[in-house]
Amino acid sequence: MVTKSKTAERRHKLRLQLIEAAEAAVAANGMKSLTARDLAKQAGCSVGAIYNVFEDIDELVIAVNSRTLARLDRSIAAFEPSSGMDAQQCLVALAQAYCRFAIANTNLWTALFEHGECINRDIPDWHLDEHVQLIRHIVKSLEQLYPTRSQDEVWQLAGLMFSAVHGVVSLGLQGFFFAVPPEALENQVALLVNAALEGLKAG
Amino acid sequence: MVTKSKTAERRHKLRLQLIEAAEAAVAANGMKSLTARDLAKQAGCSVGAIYNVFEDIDELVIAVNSRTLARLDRSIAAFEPSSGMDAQQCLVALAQAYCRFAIANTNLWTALFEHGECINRDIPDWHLDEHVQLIRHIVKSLEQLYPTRSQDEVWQLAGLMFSAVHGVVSLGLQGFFFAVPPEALENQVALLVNAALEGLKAG
DNA sequence: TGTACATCAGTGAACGCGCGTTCACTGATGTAC
DNA sequence: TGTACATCAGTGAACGCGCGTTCACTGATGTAC
Repeated sequence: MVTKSKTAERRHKLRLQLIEAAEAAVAANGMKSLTARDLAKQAGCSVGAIYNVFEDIDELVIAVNSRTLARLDRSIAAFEPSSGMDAQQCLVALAQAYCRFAIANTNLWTALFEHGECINRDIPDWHLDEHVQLIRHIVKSLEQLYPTRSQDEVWQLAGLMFSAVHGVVSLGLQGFFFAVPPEALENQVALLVNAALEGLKAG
Repeated sequence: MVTKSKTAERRHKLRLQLIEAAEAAVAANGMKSLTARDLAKQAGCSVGAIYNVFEDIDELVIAVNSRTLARLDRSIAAFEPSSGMDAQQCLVALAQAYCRFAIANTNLWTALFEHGECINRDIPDWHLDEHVQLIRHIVKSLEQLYPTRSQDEVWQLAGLMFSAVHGVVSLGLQGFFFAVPPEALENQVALLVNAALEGLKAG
């Protein structure tokens, strides 16, 4: 085991280099610009070497998305009721943090939702679960807000709020109806989340 | 002019056949399945003929999207304040109609928002405008609801609501967090729209 | 109306490109004695 | 420890495929006289 370390170490290092090269490429030009040849050049290995370390290019893409999700999760994790904010403030802060992340990492963030178009293999369950786990932060605040609702209801509501905010950020960044300046986007999602929560209180 | 009719007529007919073939292909298997060769086969012409009648495959795709937008617009147009419903009911009905359209035309509807990934040429302004026009139905109801707000504010709010609903439908149909049965989706968007409007009233 | 010519719709094989992946080969690393 | 062998990481040219688009050619349609 220790004796195997020299090659195993190299394998591991190459994996990392490839993931980082892929991440940089996606960040710079989006998923469509990711090619095996460019990747090899950037990572300083041959095309063939990629397939020693990854099954597929798809597997590599999933690795990149997994990393992005982890970063996104980290940049969102702080906003929970225990931090002194009330639950509604937390939910607004979560939406705004999501917004900021999307703005600062547009291409990587976009890639997270291009499964259908860019990946041929089935997405492994562990990675799908990473997506689902994103909304557990929303769930935490919603549980505070609605202590009597069932787990199911709360998670469903969390999915609804995430999706709504995601839609605003997504179409906003694509400039669909009119070019929205970044900070305006933060205000928009705050408006949306506040309104929805007030409305749910009333209803 | 009348003398040219024989060829002009044929050109026009071929255009239509190609658009219809393309529409059918996208509806069946999504944008990625659209190829010049298949198209020619389905429309009963040769590959080269396509380029007599369209500049590009991209131009054809835009023609298909334009058609879809027109259909979507029609299936939404009925829900306006003049129809006897109050403004809030209209907005809920609009969201639900949008939802139903997306469910019934998933692939064509998805194609509407894949500009960035699937089309290389610049989208012509007239087509971008067709997208923007979609939300004028929302604007009509919002104007009723907030007669004192400026045009700008109302259109911005309409964009916000459209985007939020779109997000819910989009991630819902992709089954991102959990598979949502179609009618549940309608309930979700209704819940969202109602809550947001109540919240805006209160705020 | 009839004829000779020009135009242009229509053809489909071929071009050119980009891409993921493979494979015969090499050389470094690890193993067995 | 030293040597002979086996393993497997690493190489990059080549394969195979799919695609949008072109182009030399043909034949039908429209025009001019």
